[in-house]
Amino acid sequence: MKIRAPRGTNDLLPQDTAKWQYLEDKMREVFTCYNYQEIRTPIFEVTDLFRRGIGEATDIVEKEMYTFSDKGDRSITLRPEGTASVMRSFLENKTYGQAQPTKYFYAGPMFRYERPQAGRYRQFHQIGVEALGADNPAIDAEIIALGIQFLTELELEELEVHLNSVGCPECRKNYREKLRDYFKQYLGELCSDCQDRYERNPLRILDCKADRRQEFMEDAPKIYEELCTECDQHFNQVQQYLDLLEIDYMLDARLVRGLDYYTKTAFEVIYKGLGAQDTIFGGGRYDGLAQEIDGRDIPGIGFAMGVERILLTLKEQGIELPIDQSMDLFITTIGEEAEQAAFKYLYSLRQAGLKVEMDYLGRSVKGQMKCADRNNANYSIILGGDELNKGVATIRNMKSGEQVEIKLDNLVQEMKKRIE
RNA sequence: GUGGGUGUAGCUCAGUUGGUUAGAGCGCAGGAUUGUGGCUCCUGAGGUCGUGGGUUCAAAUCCCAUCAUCCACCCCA
Repeated sequence: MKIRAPRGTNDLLPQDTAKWQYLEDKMREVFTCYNYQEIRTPIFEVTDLFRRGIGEATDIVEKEMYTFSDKGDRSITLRPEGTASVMRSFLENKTYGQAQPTKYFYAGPMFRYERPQAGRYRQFHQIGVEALGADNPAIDAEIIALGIQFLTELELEELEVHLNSVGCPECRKNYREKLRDYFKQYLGELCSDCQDRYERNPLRILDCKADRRQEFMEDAPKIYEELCTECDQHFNQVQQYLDLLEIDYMLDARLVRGLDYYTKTAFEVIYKGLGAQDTIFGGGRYDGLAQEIDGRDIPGIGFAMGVERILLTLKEQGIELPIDQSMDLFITTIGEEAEQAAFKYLYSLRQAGLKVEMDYLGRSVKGQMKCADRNNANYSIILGGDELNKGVATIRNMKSGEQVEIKLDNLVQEMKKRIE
């Protein structure tokens, strides 16, 4: 087999898709309660959207985008995340003209050119929500609550909510200076990456894994202690709302979001058992994004959740999703005449809404019964010459082993009665 | 992009200091039971040993390259 799925991509086979469908059903159920509605945006966009929205200097834009020219010589990029597209759609469709806020959710594939690793793929899937047009801190808390409720309904445990505020461009500028002042004296002790970061983006020094253990990290100025009055107030109110909902969280001054558009609230929900990539969902407020795209001043907040990471966490915690893979009925036949008759009943039963299967490989009766068992059939029908002559079918309850004959004329009705 | 581990049957893995027809368990197919699944027993099918090159009388085994995969860094979902 020479042709394989491209690196970092995965086939989802039926045993997987059943789980994915369960997650998506649960997503719709929970998010709808919070009055979020589904939006579907294109999987590719004009490259400029991401350059401007996510930020020219970010890793995503610098080295992780799947970008190509289409036949019309337009630069196109497979979306590396969902927020920029949702904001683009919001602006393009002038949705701000409707009653606000606008609350959306979405689910779908994202693409980033990275080396695959546990919990990281080149095509991965996110479930995301975005609330646009409201800067009320209650929305920030609502978004976190929604994510936590979703994961809790999947029975996930030991989730940590990390909370920070990255302030507005004003407080960030001041803070950046404070950080530089602080790290100046330790510059020689920082790793080489961080020496670069010192100039380019000192905030990133805070979550460097190499330098994490250094003692002076403890005493580095915390951004949430350096916020301007407005940002500080917002941050406090988010916490109050979370307290009100009794959602546990920990302040984490090291939580720095990589994308340019983030302002104020930043959060991450992590599960420590996942390995290096332990964030299940992360997000925050992006009051500056709309301006980057369209010059309009529209606040927004959202998060993105990694579907593969949810699945990993479920596996790690030994949680089996309640998925029913059984089928109602398996038809076993003996002889060609019976096979033809069965094919017709198969159709009728399926039209009646039953999940029914028969053998197509000419297996022995024993083989067919085995097949019925493998398919988790609740009942099997045995249809042979004897039955056809008498105008009946033998119905076997696969759990109890009990068998009865019923008239073929009543087959569909009788089966429906049993299945209900 | 950088570093390390691993590639043998559909799956999980054995395979001695290089030595002749490459094994096991599970799964799959058939039979024991002339028309009845799960348990048991028997039988069978299935492998260019990731790929290419090299060393050697001889390579799954040693060397080189390459690809894939896993893990970690960077960064993020």
